[in-house]
Formats: sequence, C-alpha cells, structure tokens
Amino acid sequence: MVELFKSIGDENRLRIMNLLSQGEFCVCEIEMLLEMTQSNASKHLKKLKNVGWIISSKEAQWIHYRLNDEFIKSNHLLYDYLREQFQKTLIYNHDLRRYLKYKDKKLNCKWIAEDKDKVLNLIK
Amino acid sequence: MVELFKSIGDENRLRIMNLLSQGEFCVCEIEMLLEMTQSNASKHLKKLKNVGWIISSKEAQWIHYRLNDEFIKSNHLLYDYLREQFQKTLIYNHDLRRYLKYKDKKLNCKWIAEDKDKVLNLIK
DNA sequence: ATAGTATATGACTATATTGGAATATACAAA
DNA sequence: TTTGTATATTCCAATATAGTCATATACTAT
Repeated sequence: MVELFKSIGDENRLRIMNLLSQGEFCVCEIEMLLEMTQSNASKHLKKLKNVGWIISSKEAQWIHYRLNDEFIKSNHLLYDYLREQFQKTLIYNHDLRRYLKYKDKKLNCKWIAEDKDKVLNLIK
Repeated sequence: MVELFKSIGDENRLRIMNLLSQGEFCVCEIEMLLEMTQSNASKHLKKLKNVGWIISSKEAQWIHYRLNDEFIKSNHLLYDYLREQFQKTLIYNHDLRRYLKYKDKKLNCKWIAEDKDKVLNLIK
C-alpha cells in the first residue's frame, strides 16, 4: 500500500495517470504533452508500471502505455477517487484540453518526431 | 493531491490512520501501540494533521487525536479505499488486535505512564 | 551492415524524507 | 516556585527521490 501511494504522490505521475485515463499513449506523446524530458517521462512510467497501475505494449519502435484494467478493477475506489479529483483540479483539466486539441488536429507520433516544438505550439 | 498521497505513502502514518479509524487516541497510546519513539509519533501526527486528515484536542496534559470528519466526508472514496485495504492487510489487523486487548483490559494513558513496557507485554 | 529513431538506463546532483537523541514548551501537581 | 509529565521541536545523519545529461539498448529502414 505504501508503494502504491508513493507512486501517486508525485505531480508528474498524477498528470500521467490523468492522461492515461483517456486511453493509450506512447512515451513521446506524454513527453510532449506534459513537457517533460524523455528520460524523466520514461522513469515515471517505469514507476507506475512497477506498482501495477499501467502496462505497455510495443508497436514498431514505439512503446504504448495504458492503464492496467485488472489493477484498476481491484483498486476501483482509489481510481474513482483519482478521477474525481482530476475533474476538480485545474492542471489536469488543462492537460486534457491540450490532449483534445492534439487529437482533434489528427496529430500523432510521427509529427512529434518531425517537429516537436511545432506540435506543441499547435496545441498550446 | 500530491501532499495528500504523500501523507499516506508511509507505513507508520498508515498504521496511525488505521488506529484512528477506531476512535480517539492520545500520543502516548499511539507511541506504545505502534512501538514508535515519542518524537517520531509526534512528527507523523503533525504531518497527518497538516494535510487535514486529523484534528487534535487537549485534555489536561494529554493531546488527543482523531479523524477529521469533514475531511473524511470530502474524501470518502479514498477513505473507504483505505478501510478496505486495512481490512485486507496483516499488519493493520495485528495493530487492531493489540488495541482491542488494550481496551478490553481497561488500560489507559496512566498505566502507560506508570510502566509502558508492562502494558506492552500485557497486550502482546 | 549502417544510420537513425524511440525508449531505457546509469551516473550524478540537488533536495526531501525519515528517524533518533536532545532540548524546548506547555501543563499539572505539590 | 519547583518538579514531573506529555508533547512538540530542533539538530543531525542516513537514506530516498526527482531531475538532467550522457550513454546504452532495441528496433527500423536503407
């Protein structure tokens, strides 16, 4: 239980959890959307994965992360609490708004690879 | 939210929360039941209080801590999750068993002050 | 095979957290 | 007022954590 709470006792990991509540993301998307360095994003994802919150799958050279449904099921009260708080809190709403723009404009990993800053400006 | 999760991302503070889910305790009781040093118990209580989980009241030279009902109400999903996990986990059950012995034998702060080790042996 | 790209890891620094021992404070009782 | 007791706080050492930069790994495409 301690490790579980530690895993979400960090703003960056909470922001990642908030994104992943919307679906599947590859590392470069998280990196860009949350404006984190690549290694930092990777490390936080690793921590969430170690605890069991999320799982990953490979597609070509990209690694996609998503919530671990089984884990969510067996910790649904906590997850529901998280969702409730995300909805109430500015920064998480802000992150989701960015993500929606990203989706609406049909942007994707390849665009990020080509020109990350441009993509970021398009959704800011 | 980060501070809230940090506050329960510690085994000792979780054990305190588990005890306080049963009622009101003074510091010396927590100290004895969880076999913590006095300063450590005091520090952990302070952290839980700062976040809002618990409140305190003075009675003579003793300070009693208990859950903050308002806070629990506005974070009930999280609290329910905690209760659920406490019930499932050995150490928290163990702590409660000790506390029940303590209560059944009508022990109290004054006995602890008189001979802490003796009280501890009575409930072990 | 080589070059390029996505992600993970390691080395390092800065900062935070925990815990113990000693001390301070607040109160009680004589 | 002095002494004793309950709790809080301060100082310190040990450990943990988060972040950055550089490098390694795994995969792709040529």
